[in-house]
Amino acid sequence: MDDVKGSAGLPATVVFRLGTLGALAGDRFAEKIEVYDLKVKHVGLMTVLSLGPAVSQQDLAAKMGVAPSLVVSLADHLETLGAVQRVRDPQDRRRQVLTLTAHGRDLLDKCATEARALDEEFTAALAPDQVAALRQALSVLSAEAGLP
Amino acid sequence: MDDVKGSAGLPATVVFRLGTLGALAGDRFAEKIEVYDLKVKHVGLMTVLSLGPAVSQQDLAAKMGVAPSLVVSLADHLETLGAVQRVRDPQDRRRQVLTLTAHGRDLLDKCATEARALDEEFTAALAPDQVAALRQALSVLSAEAGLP
DNA sequence: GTGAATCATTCAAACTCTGAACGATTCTGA
DNA sequence: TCAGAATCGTTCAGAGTTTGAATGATTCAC
Repeated sequence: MDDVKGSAGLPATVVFRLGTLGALAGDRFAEKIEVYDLKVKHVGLMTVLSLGPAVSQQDLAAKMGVAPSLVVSLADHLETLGAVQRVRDPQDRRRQVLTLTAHGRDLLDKCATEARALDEEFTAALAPDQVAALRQALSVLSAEAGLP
Repeated sequence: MDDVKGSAGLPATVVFRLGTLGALAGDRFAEKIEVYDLKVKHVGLMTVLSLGPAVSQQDLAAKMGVAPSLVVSLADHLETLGAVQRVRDPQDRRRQVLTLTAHGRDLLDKCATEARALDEEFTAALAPDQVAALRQALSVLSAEAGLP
């Protein structure tokens, strides 16, 4: 005779769990990449770049769901790290075309390695088939939401 | 002959997916509860309160993983909304004991309803057994992390 | 060619959150 | 009993992040 009002409580919802676990995962990942002088959004930018060329910084901002002015400062920092290269588009000289450098790809690889290590810790309490099911479900949700 | 470097890329990790989907879920939920003049953290505080009495605001802060000074302002706002009641603990008059009012419980219920509606949208692309598997996996992860 | 539109950039400002005060209260041990 | 240490809530200044409105440069449309 529990949950008198409609069904289960807030903590049982997927949305709540994604929010809280996502925040936790983000914080932990942030700690890991601190060594490389990177924040989560820097990795986000590099990830988008690694998935395909961005026409412009505005394009990048749209793909990241963030203001163009933020892309500027993120790219500034990545450029000083040598992870990214800014090249004026000869076809349209208003545009700055960002490309990952070899060092940028290397950095991104290191981040991916950190993430996989975190995955191990995070999913340690799950059975292998549970992990597979989780990956599959998250993959579908990401695709559905237009996320990388 | 893909992924030359170690295994899959960053976007395929559980940590990355939890981070991005969690941010998206949080944003969408924030929009939904804007009507009630609530932010995500307000709901977080009320959720913790609904799960069991908090000895003090510091206890609450610890459970939320947040600075005690933030609990003050969150509680201030919830108090003006009439969602929460501050009562000095007679046993230890330094402590403010926060309790959910009837209106607070009602508000929390409304938030849960919004979350369940979002769940529907979010998981619409998943088969029923996939949703069940996702819920189960997230539930284990939350428990493991000591989250509500 | 001229005006409108688009791009990157800068900058001030909004927002969230923290950490260091501070006063009030309780605890500790001599 | 009582003085000093510890704990609680609160305030406040400030750090960190992100946005939106300028601005200047370039391109587009007609």
